[in-house]
Amino acid sequence: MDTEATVIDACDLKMVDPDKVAAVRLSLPEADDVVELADVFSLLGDPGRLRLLMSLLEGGEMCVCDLAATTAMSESSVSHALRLLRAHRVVSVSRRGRMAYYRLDDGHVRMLLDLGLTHTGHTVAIHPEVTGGDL
Amino acid sequence: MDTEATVIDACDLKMVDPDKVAAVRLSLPEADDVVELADVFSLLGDPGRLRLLMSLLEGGEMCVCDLAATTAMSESSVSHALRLLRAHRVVSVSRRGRMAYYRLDDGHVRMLLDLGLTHTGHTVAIHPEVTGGDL
DNA sequence: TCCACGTCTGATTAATTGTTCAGACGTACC
DNA sequence: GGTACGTCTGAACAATTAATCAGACGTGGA
Repeated sequence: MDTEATVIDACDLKMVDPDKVAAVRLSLPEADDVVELADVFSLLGDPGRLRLLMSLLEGGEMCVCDLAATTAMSESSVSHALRLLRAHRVVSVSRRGRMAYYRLDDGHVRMLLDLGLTHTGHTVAIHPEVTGGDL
Repeated sequence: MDTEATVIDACDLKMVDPDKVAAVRLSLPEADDVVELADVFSLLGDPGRLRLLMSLLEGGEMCVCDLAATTAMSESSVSHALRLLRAHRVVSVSRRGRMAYYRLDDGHVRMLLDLGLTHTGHTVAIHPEVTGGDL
């Protein structure tokens, strides 16, 4: 194997299989896209936010105080978490009076949650794929 | 160590819709399961690990140095990341000689990655379930 | 045997992150 | 108007975390 046939990047390290490295590297998404995707996963990587999102997945539309009661978090924490989620368009708000009602607003995240629940062996009941959420 | 069975809310906050709160709360997985799931998502929440896993998704089976070259990470970082992934059974190793070949070892994570890729708009090809990796 | 190589590891450092506290904002009701 | 309420916010703190460095380990070849 020629180890210096293709100089792809600034710092090319020693490789065992340069062809595969080149091929795989080309198949990877842009750096920005990877970071963005990691960001989404990271959003789901916190137990508090995960409980929040699963609550919304089940409850459909809930206000901050109910979310706090459901997830056993402080209302401040919930608000902070919700703001983050909102910034990433994962949830959306409808304000009525002084209440703020949140709901899941991302189909992909919904599927990610669903798949994740399956991963843990916790079989989720049925949940409408659309933005229903009546219970 | 907590012996609470029914009295979950030590501090029951104000709620708007106690019925829904109770119902949704009952539908949530156990705390441990949520943490475990968040752990998995968290694993995918780092750009470096994500590149690593996407490389394995595409490349099938790769050694540490090729992984480092592909993801533009230091071999030490790769090794650290791989150890974490290994500890969570996300990847597995086969050692041949002084080389260590890693591969994806979790179907759910594979689906999560696939779904995530779709989320970013980057459509992946098909992924070989086992030992494939040539493209 | 010795040396080169690929990989792994522990410790340190730096950065990021979640939580809490205290208070601000806007709305509803008196 | 004033007050109570639900929500939001910024700052400070604590905890977690990833990157780096230096070196160890085991393997293979001379």
